[in-house]
Amino acid sequence: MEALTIHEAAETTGWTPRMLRYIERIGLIEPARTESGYRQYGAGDLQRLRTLRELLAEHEIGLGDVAFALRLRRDEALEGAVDSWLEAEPQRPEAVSADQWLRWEQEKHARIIAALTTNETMETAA
Amino acid sequence: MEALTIHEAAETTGWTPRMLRYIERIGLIEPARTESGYRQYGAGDLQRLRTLRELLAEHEIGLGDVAFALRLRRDEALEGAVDSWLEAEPQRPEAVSADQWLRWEQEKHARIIAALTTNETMETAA
DNA sequence: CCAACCTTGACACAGCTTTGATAAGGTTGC
DNA sequence: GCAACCTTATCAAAGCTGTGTCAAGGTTGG
Repeated sequence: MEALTIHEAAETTGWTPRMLRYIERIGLIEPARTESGYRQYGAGDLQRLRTLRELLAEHEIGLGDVAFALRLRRDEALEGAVDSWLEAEPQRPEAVSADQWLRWEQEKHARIIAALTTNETMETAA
Repeated sequence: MEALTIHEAAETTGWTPRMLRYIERIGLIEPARTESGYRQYGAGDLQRLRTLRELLAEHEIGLGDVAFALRLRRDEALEGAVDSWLEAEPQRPEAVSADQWLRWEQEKHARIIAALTTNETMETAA
């Protein structure tokens, strides 16, 4: 049905075909394939490609950064290790209790949910 | 009292003085300074420098990656934006409800707490 | 059956990151 | 007061990232 080829997807998202392959190689967007191996970009892929562009532009980050965030999310051991290293920051004088920290994290969730719903609104509008 | 100069800190942590300045510039470890501007590495700094080495070695990541994780933690708008982009992954067919997602995140916390306490044990032992 | 797509792989180049070396000058302890 | 540190700044080289282009070959639709 409505799945675009790599050139068509490039056209409508503002990336080049070359970059779509690169974005796939670093694991950010992996489109479906036809029997013979052609990439097929669905509506969701296209939307994510567009918001990816915005994400990079608005926050001055690179594809590698997003790829690392993805890796953090997929490799729990890594995420735990990085988080606990960062957690031991000097600003908080004595080590936080797990309790305190959980509360802090939950507040963070509220903030992210806010961002999430804002984003959903944007996407519905787009 | 017991605060090391940059060369001493380099000796005991395995970094070079050059790298300690670099690590400082990217915001990972910012030692105190004397009146005249000399860096003073305290026990906590040294411990963090050592665990930073392990973190990089064990997970095949770079200083830039840790710096990005720190940036994520400090810039909530960025964290929310990246998280919500990643959240919209194709594996979960329909968009998750905020509810579902919160539960998932809380499970993740349990995992991180586990990692944290493991780490604390290590540090106490060391 | 052929034009116009698609695939992977390779070479290439600009720019950024990581790291070292070196210079010019301030601080400190004996 | 001088040797041995420290500071910042700069030049430099090696390596990685992001991106283009091209080649050799498979797929597809009229």
